[in-house]
Amino acid sequence: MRERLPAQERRRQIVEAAADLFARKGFRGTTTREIAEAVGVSEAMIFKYFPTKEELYSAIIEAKAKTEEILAAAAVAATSNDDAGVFRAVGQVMIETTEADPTLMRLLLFSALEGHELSEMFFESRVRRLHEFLSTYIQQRIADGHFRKVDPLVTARGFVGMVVHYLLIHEVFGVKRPPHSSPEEVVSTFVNIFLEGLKRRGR
Amino acid sequence: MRERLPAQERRRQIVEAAADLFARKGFRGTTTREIAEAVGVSEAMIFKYFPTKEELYSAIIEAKAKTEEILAAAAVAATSNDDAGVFRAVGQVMIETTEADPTLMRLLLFSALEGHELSEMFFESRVRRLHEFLSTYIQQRIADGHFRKVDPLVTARGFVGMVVHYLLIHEVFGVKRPPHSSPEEVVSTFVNIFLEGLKRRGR
DNA sequence: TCCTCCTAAGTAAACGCTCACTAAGGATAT
DNA sequence: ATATCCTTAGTGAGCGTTTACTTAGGAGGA
Repeated sequence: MRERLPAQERRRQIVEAAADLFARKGFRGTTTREIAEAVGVSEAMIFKYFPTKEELYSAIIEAKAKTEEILAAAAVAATSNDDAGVFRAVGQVMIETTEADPTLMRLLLFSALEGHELSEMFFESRVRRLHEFLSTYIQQRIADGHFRKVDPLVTARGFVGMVVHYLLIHEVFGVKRPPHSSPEEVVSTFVNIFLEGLKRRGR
Repeated sequence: MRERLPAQERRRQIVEAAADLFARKGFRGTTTREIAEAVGVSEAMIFKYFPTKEELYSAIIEAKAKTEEILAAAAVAATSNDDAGVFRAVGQVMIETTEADPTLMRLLLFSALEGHELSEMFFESRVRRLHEFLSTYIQQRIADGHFRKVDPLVTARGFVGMVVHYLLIHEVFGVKRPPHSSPEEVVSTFVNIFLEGLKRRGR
């Protein structure tokens, strides 16, 4: 017998190892044997804590869907109508958290592509919130007269799209970052284009 | 015996059915039995035409990577420096082809996530070309003095990102289109923001 | 006749999941 | 103190099924 751990701790280990594997290889691409090996216990332990592989996956998605508040900095900038601050904060935090741990993004994509039942809830809690936050802000700035009249939701999604695509090609498609372009500069480029493009011109 | 077909035709059927299944459920999520059933032949037929499931997958990716020229309209607009025409054509054709058949997009994502060996080549031939086409155009328009100085590649990817994200949330995450917003309007919104954001302002 | 296209009936390995069992440790009774 | 008992965390062997892939041979048209 290797090592006896309290149930809660062992359960946590299983979730952690499984999340990593599911994110890298998908639900169908990951075997319960692999997960057990990664944790360093027998396969039977997996099924002691989770009745099925499917329920282990669901537990992981539910955990990852719990949205630790990512929009704090952006919300602060929003209260003072600091346009650049809002968009920069959103872009920056998306890139920072995803580059620090691509697990979330890959799980999100895998769960949608593989058609997992919780994928919609996952999307709602991680992406829709972003869309709606920016959409609301844009709508308000249009009302203020600082932005041109545009569809706020489509526009918000456009900005998120620029950042997501940047992450997608680097984290999923393996495109190498050129050494001279930092994430900060990239976000700056996006924000500048975006705000210039939204500004209401004199009339 | 159901139906005897010439080898070439049967092979084509297999590729077609398999492409559809692989796009919907991924490589690991699709069984050779399913493919055979979809075609209406026995499983052994799959292995008559393709030595392994893996090689069938590769054949599909190679076929889908053959880039039937998608940039024709945009290239025409580019010769007359019709900025809106170029970006609108690119956005429009991306949305039209993907909505008509989401197979390509899903295969592209699945192959990258599942780590297929041809995924990089697939990405090069389908996405990188787009990035480079727009990047070159932007660079040229900066040289002309019509666009501000920006990183052309980052900027090109930003535009592609807006469109890709639109497709991603609708085709992969199943977000419903609101009835009043057509793809044309969405592309217009993106193009307008983008070109306004890139325009060199008076000095 | 003799290719060509096809199927039925396999195979071994891998899969999710179960079962019978054990070692370790703490509480209690003597 | 120590024997007894129970709970908890664990294992190893293997169940039935599904998987990718194979083999032997049959039917139909030139």
